[in-house]
Amino acid sequence: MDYAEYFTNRPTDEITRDLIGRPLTFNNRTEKLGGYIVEAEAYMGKLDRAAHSYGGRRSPSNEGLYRTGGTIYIYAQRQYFFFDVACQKENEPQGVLIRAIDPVWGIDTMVKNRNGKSGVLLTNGPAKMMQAFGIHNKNWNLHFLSDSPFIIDLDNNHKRIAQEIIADKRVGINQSDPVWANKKLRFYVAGNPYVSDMKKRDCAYSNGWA
DNA sequence: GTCACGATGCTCT
DNA sequence: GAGCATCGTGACC
Repeated sequence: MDYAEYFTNRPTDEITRDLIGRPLTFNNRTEKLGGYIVEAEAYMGKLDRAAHSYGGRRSPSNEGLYRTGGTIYIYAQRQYFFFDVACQKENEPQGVLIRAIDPVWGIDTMVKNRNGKSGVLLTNGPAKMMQAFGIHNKNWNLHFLSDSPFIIDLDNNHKRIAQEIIADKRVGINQSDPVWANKKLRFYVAGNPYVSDMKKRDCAYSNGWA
């Protein structure tokens, strides 16, 4: 299956859930960095109060959401960057925010990129993950996944299976519209320590993998 | 280990 | 000029 097909043929929340456990890597020209996706959020487009494309809002900065499924949408907020992938067909501005990975490849380099922070602090949040990859700009915004150094491995044989995937409300959403703010559009591996805000006491021995 | 708060810059009004 | 799809630090368990 190619990216265009994977990111268009189902509802965005279903795609988001399916991404949990798949490898996400970034090739920095020297080596491969990355790990297994453990947390992601769905943004459901024009109707979603929390989405950047709510009400059809469109500008150069959120253009990526309007592109065809599989296009990278990198968003800057404060000094931090977020990695999203557009979902659905062109002009249907939905997307997935990758929030956290369980690091596997190039850990030493990622620790350096994070100024020596290691352990769960390495990648337990969307901006931390981008720092770990060494990304400090929007260079890859609007590129299609297959024309970028990012790889989301869609081979089912490479997907790690979570014991349990939790659906919960999204993080940091404005509560002015409680209906959308409380929709369960964030998916994560139960008990995995790299999930943002995961409490130590809630971590499972196996990190939540089957 | 958990909580609260202030830093900080890009985007749109 | 306000508002954020956040993070790190420092105070107290």
